[in-house]
Amino acid sequence: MPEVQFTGSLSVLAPIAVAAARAVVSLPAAAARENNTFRKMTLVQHSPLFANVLPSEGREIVSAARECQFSRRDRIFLAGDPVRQVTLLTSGSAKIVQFGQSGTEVILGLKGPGDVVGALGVCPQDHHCSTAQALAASHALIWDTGVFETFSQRFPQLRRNITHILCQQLRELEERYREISTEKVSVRLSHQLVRVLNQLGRRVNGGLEIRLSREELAQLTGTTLFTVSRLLSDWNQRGIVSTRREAVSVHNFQALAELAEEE
Amino acid sequence: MPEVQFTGSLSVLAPIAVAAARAVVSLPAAAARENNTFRKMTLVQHSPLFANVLPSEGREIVSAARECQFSRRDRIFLAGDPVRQVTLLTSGSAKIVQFGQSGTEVILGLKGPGDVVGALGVCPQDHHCSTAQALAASHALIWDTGVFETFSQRFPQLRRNITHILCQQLRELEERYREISTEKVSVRLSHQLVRVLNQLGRRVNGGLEIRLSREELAQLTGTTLFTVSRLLSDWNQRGIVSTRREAVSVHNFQALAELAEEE
DNA sequence: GGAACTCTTTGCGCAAGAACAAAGACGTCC
DNA sequence: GGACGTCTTTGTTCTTGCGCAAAGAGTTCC
Repeated sequence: MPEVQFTGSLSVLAPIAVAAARAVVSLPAAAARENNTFRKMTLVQHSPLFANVLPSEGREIVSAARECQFSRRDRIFLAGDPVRQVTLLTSGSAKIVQFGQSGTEVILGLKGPGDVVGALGVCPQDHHCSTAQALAASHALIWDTGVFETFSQRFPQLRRNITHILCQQLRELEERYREISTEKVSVRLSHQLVRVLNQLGRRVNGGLEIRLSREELAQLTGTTLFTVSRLLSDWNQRGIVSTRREAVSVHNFQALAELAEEE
Repeated sequence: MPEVQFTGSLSVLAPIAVAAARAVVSLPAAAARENNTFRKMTLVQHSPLFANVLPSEGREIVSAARECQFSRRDRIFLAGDPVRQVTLLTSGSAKIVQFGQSGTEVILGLKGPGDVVGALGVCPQDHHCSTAQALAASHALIWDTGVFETFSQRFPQLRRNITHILCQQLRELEERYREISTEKVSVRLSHQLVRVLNQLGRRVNGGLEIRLSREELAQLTGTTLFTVSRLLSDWNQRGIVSTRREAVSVHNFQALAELAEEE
């Protein structure tokens, strides 16, 4: 397997436009580096962004990226910033939010490893209309939009993948939009939990767990943290979910899904 | 200008998968046909789908389409149908809807001349998850997905445009999602009116008019027709809009936009 | 022209859930 | 280990806007 060219040094040269992003400049031992490379490549190969892209091409594209890491709550980009980069999460997770007047916050989507964070398909001269914030310590590969655009031209499959990703996002948001305008809160919350658990849930002794606060669940569902808290407390007592501080886990996935039907 | 090859005959041969679509088989006089061609080409050239596509290429792509027309309320495709076609509206308008349980209907978006109706960027083996219905008598150009895919491969700009269109749609829905989860009905309705008027409003003696029923406005805004009716009656009395059966027109556009701020 | 249909208006009662408040649990940082 | 900060629970009150009903206005079709 050809050595992937590292860009740790490059990231020192290139201006880091991402707010709060710290370049990975710690120089690990060669073994750790090999290991990191391997992890990165396998992840990338499973990302929807690189679906049906040849491994050799994938490696070339990845080698042109620089690596960044984010701490929990770091902003990856801010609404209003010009779109300069394409960011592929390799670990951790992030939320895409918008703010209403009076500071109310809405979560438009969550991103996990293998997901592209940010405005795919936007004209480079456009501006972000959402803010992305890390939910946990995360790593990412970052390309400048110009560089990525060049790759898109050379590898048409890349652009096809982007189209597909956008389409997926649109469909999910359409589903959420339909729910928020027709279903009541309990149904929306249970559906949203199912979606989020499928996307980002982690296996924790026999159940799936998602690390989101009541408030974040409310912002995902279009309600208040109070209502979320009441519903979760209820479901907790009925044995459908188990609630923790800033986390919910589900053992009885079936019951959660059925919850939506009955109510 | 090279003659555009007509496909009126072709549409007789090709199986028409679109429900309720009637192929244009009336054979107009050559002059009318010329005129129609011209109208079609100028419209197409202004469609976001053909932005920055060479006129010659545009003509080739258009000549491979067949033409259909739809009457008001005709279904263009149904949720659950396999995605077989790409449909470009050349006149009229359509709504994209989804149904909740108990028959409640949500309008996810409206399409006008130059807009692509349907699932762009979906895998051909996928199925529609929305229904498209003509709001008025409409004409459209239709390509089979396979044919259109071939063009996308030959003309990369086409795929870039699709990406861009999807991105636009995503942004609009994100905006609507933010509004529906944070703003109250009056604000949402006034914003929605502004958006819809900009997209599909027709100049009617000094004002912009949109032909949507109270119920359709409610389905766009995520509320009931009663609430919409009350708000519009109020705004009508205050001289901000003028209401008609199945239509709203706005003379004081500014006031409508400001309405959103104050409340 | 008028019957039938659809769309719209308006009134009234009510419930879902938002807003607010206050206390309790959990985690963390000295 | 204890003080502080954040997150969560739970109670109470209150408002928005939904549900339903019934009358009114505008089309369409004989």
